Amino acid sequence: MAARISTQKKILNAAEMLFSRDGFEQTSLRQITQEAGVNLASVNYHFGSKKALIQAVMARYLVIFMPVLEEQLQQAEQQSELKTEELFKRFKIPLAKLTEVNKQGPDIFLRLLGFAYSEIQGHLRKYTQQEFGGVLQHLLALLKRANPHLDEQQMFWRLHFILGAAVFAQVSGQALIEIAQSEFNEKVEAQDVIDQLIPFVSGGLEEA
Amino acid sequence: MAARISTQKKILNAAEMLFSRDGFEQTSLRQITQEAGVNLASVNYHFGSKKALIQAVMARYLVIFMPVLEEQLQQAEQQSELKTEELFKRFKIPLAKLTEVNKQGPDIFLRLLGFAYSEIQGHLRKYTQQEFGGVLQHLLALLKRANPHLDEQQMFWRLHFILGAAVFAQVSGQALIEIAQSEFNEKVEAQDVIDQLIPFVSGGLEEA
DNA sequence: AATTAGATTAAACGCATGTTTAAATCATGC
DNA sequence: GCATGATTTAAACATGCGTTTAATCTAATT
Repeated sequence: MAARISTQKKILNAAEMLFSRDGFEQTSLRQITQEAGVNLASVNYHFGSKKALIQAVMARYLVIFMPVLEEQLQQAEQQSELKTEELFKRFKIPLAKLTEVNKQGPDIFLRLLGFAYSEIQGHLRKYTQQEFGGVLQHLLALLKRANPHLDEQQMFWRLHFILGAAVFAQVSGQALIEIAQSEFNEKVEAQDVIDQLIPFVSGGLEEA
Repeated sequence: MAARISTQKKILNAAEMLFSRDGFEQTSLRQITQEAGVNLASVNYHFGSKKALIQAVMARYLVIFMPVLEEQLQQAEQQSELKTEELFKRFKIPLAKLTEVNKQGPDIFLRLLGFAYSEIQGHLRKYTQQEFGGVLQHLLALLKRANPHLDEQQMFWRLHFILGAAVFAQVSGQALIEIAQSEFNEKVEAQDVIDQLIPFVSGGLEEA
């Protein structure tokens, strides 16, 4: 009755909690295995290396998130008029789906994504590009259609600014939420941050 | 004739180059002292610790940047109409002043700033807040005046999104510039990135 | 020229990391 | 119920880090 969850799952659960709280580099395998209640060596036994573990943690979310996002993009594509803000709003559906993995899945995934890009995780970028590059290119094509007034260079940079704003909001997220809470005396949820983010990035992208 | 530059300056120069390229945590004192051509122990002799060295590297730029920014804000304040984009454009003057420290000063400073926020450099945030908090509060007040349609919460989040976009653009800067170059077949300077950034953040901030 | 305070040096310290080893334990199929 | 392969375990390994030590060198002062 002690161990109903496999060692792999125990490691993944502990790792995603710590990774999303402190970042990949800041989290040691000793922390993870202690939190998971398993032996230190079992990470390398089951996953091969820390890098592979990081990838496995991300994959658990990406394989759910990406197909649902692609589905949303295809729906959007069939509409006559393509509005920027509506495109971004469609991210909320694949995000919500992540509760299947974990009740806090959406928050965790966004923070992991943030760390993946703010720390230099070359192997993660490569992995994402290889596995889900098509979805991201699809998104880019639709954003171009919604903003025909922007040239290639403007679009390129603004997309990266958007990524930066989103990533930063998540990585600094918990600290910021706490500041916001003490400043405004009301409860702030991670969901609220996205609702704040969407009009900002839409406005920034559309700007002439 | 061998050593015309003091050991301190040699360390600062090597450190800022490596810090701005790879980040604070990713750069070891052994790398820095080797690059500077000085002994490993001299960092701790002259600066006391790695943390203090990081602070010294930042300070060299901040003591120039911040007063000139404050000067610009005061000029802006005297104008009848306060436009968001014009406020952000005024950042270009204090930035340009940083060529006094180093020909590449503006680029280096922005990248350092990016790492300072994306890595968890609590002591740096505290230092900046203590030494230059007044200037930043001044900026906030002017942005509020230029955007009276935004409430406190919107302003709070959008400022952090802006910070994220700026920081991310700098930290991922070199990699992004290289991608942009290969994609558009034209030379991209760090200055161009700022010119791209200003309309984006202005549009995002002003959005209803 | 001797003294002395400051600067530089090579070496070691203590600690934390990811990884590997080899033995012990467990579980499963015959 | 035993043999076998998969898993778990404690311990050690190799490496890199920031920091400290104590000896040596340098240069200015008396």
